[in-house]
Order: sequence, then C-alpha cells, then structure tokens
Amino acid sequence: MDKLINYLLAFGQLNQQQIDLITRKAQVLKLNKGNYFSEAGKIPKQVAFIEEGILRVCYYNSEGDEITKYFVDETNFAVDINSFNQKIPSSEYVQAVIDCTLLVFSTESLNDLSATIIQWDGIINKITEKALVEKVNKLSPMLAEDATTRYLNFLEKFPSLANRVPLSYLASYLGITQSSLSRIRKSI
Amino acid sequence: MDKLINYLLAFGQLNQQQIDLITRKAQVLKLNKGNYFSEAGKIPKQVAFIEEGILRVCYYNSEGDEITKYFVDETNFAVDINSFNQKIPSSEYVQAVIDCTLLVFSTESLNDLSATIIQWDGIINKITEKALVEKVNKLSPMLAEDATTRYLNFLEKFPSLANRVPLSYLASYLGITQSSLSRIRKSI
DNA sequence: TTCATTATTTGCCAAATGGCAAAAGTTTTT
DNA sequence: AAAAACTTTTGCCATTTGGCAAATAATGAA
Repeated sequence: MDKLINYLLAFGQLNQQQIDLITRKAQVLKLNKGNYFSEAGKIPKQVAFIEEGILRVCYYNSEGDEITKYFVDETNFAVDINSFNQKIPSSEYVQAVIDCTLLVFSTESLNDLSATIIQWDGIINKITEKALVEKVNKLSPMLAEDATTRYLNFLEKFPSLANRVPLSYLASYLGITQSSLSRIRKSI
Repeated sequence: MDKLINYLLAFGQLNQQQIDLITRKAQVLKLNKGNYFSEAGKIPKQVAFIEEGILRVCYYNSEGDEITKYFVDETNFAVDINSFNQKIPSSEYVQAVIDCTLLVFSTESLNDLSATIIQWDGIINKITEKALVEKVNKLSPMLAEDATTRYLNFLEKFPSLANRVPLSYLASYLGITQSSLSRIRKSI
C-alpha cells in the first residue's frame, strides 16, 4: 500500500486520516497472467493501481486484428478512463501481461473519496493528465521511428518483458508483424 | 465568442454572470499563417481557443527533424499543457497553419476564473481529458496503418488542409518523408 | 513421457518506403 | 519582368517491412 500512498503524495498533500481512508477503500486484487481486469463491451466499474506487475490495454481494430494500445507498469493507474467516466461500455480489454498485484477502487469508493477528501479530485486530475500526456509523448515519435528503434525503446522501458510476453502483444504495440519482430530480435 | 461558450456549456452549466466573466477574460487574437502562438524554450503564458483556423504543435527531434505532433482545429483549445501547468519551458512550438482567430486566456485570467467560477476546474479538466484521450486514440492506430491509409484519414479529418499546408508539416505528422507523401498524393 | 496445441522462427519473394539529387513548379523579392 | 529562394515532384535504386507457408521450438494436457 505504501507505493500507492507515496505515489498520491507526489501529487498533493494528504493527512494521516485521509491516508487511512484511502487505504481502507483500496482492495487488493491478485490477477494472474493472461486474466482480464476489464473487458470490452462492459462498463468499467473499477480502477486499478498496479502495485506489482504489468497490464496491457488492447482492442480489436476494424480488420479484426488484436492491437496492444499500450502497456502500463508498476506504480501507475490503469483504466479505460473514457468509458469509466462516461459510464459507457468499454472498447478495450485490460489484461495482466504477467502476474499482478493490484489495488482496486470501485466507482463508489472513488465517489466517497472525492466527497470526503477535498484534494482528491485535484490529485486524480493531475495524475490523469500526466498519464495521458505521457502516452501522447510516447506514441507521437514512434511514427517517425523505424521498427528496430521502436523495439529498442521498448526494451529500455520494459527490459524484463521482451522475452516473457507473446510476440503478438509486442508486435501489435510496435505496429509491425510478428515475423518482422522476430527478425528484428534475431538481428540484435 | 459564441463558439467558446457553447463549447464550455457542453461540459458543464454556467449562468449568465459566469458567461459574462469568461467573455471579459478572453482576448481576441488574430494569428496569421506561419506565426507562432507559443515557442519552444519559453514558458507558455496563454491558452488558445481556436475560433477559426488550424494550429499545429511541432518540435525538433534528436535528429534535428521538425516533427508535427498534431493539428488542432476549430472549436478546440491548444496549449502545451504540460509546460503550462508546471510552468516550465515548452519543448514545442504552436504555430498557425492557416490564418487563425483565437480567443486567448492568460494564466492570470484562468486563475481568476478558477477562483470565481466554482465549476471552472471541473469543466477544464473534462475538456483536457477528452482532448488527450482523443489524441491517444488517434495516434495509436496510426502505427498499424500504412502511409496511404494515414493520409486518407488525415484528408477526412482536415479535407481543406491537405493542399494548403507545406508538405513537410503533413509528412512529419504522418511519419513519412516528403517524397513519399508526394507519391502517395499522386497515386490517389 | 508423449501427443497435441500454440508460439516463434525462417525462407522466399512482393510491396512499401526511404535516400539522394535533379527537374519542375511556386512564391517572393528586387 | 527577371532573379532568387523555396517547395514539390520525379527517377533511380537500396532498404525495410509484409505476406504466406513451412519448419522449429516451446508449452500444456493426457
């Protein structure tokens, strides 16, 4: 739980009473590799803070290919924020890439926290904004990079993952085919 | 000014008094094609609402190439949000792609609005989040598309722009070279 | 352990895109 | 109007990436 609290504290002050409340509202969830935290077609009812492990967000494009939109690692929140906020069915899956320990907040818990902790909304908004800005800044340059560079950058960010994750997850994230990725790996 | 007010009203309620205040804080700025709204290296001190025209956000990558990160069109806000909020020098330029009419809010005006209008922060946060989510959702599939598809999608979103904008703006946004884009155009 | 299933690598060749430089076209300046 | 500066197109060829199918390798189930 410390990881979560420290993370929140980086975005705003919280007193001990508030911290205790947050701690009480968080539920530990162990999610095994391959299992889904949330699924397309359903309205997301929870937000996950990743204490250990890595999730990925993926969807099916119009050609029916499964596309990994991004990976989310330790000490970050994961949720289809758009669907969650608007209470509309998600178009994405959120899946454990490796065994994960999550701290889960339900919609109701979040409402309580928002109503009780005056700084809560401000903190959450900062976190949300930062996470989204990072995603844009990550994706944008990828378009101009070649496949090998994109793979090397992935390796840097997720060194432990490259060989433990199905090729398909990675290839679709990098925007290349599995065989291309396989060849790129070989050439390194 | 109506465009702005209607846009804001889509994200939250505002009474006439509040609308008047917002109107008073907004400054009209005509920005001609090619001119910069904000520049890399400077701390952004203003936010722009685009009443007419199109802006682009661009930067120089490590190879020194100028990359168009995205275009922002009518009825949207533009700012390097990260630098603006953190008050750190921007790494991006915001430039008029065609002649623009902007409604500009200074940091101070925004602070006033935030302090005076109770719903302000909520509205702005919703707008920010929506804009960022849209950018991620736009960029992510582009990686899996070929250059022609990316160009066609651009054409759909900005039909009027394709032939009025320097090739270089467009090509760097699409992640291809100018000559490739020129050939793609020809082939259509 | 063995079989079945799934994931990854590889070969072969086609298609897409890039690099570079010259030519053609546009715009701006004088 | 002519010259200069800049933008876009084009040719030629190299490199990258893809498509498809077969071969290997790895994983999981019986």
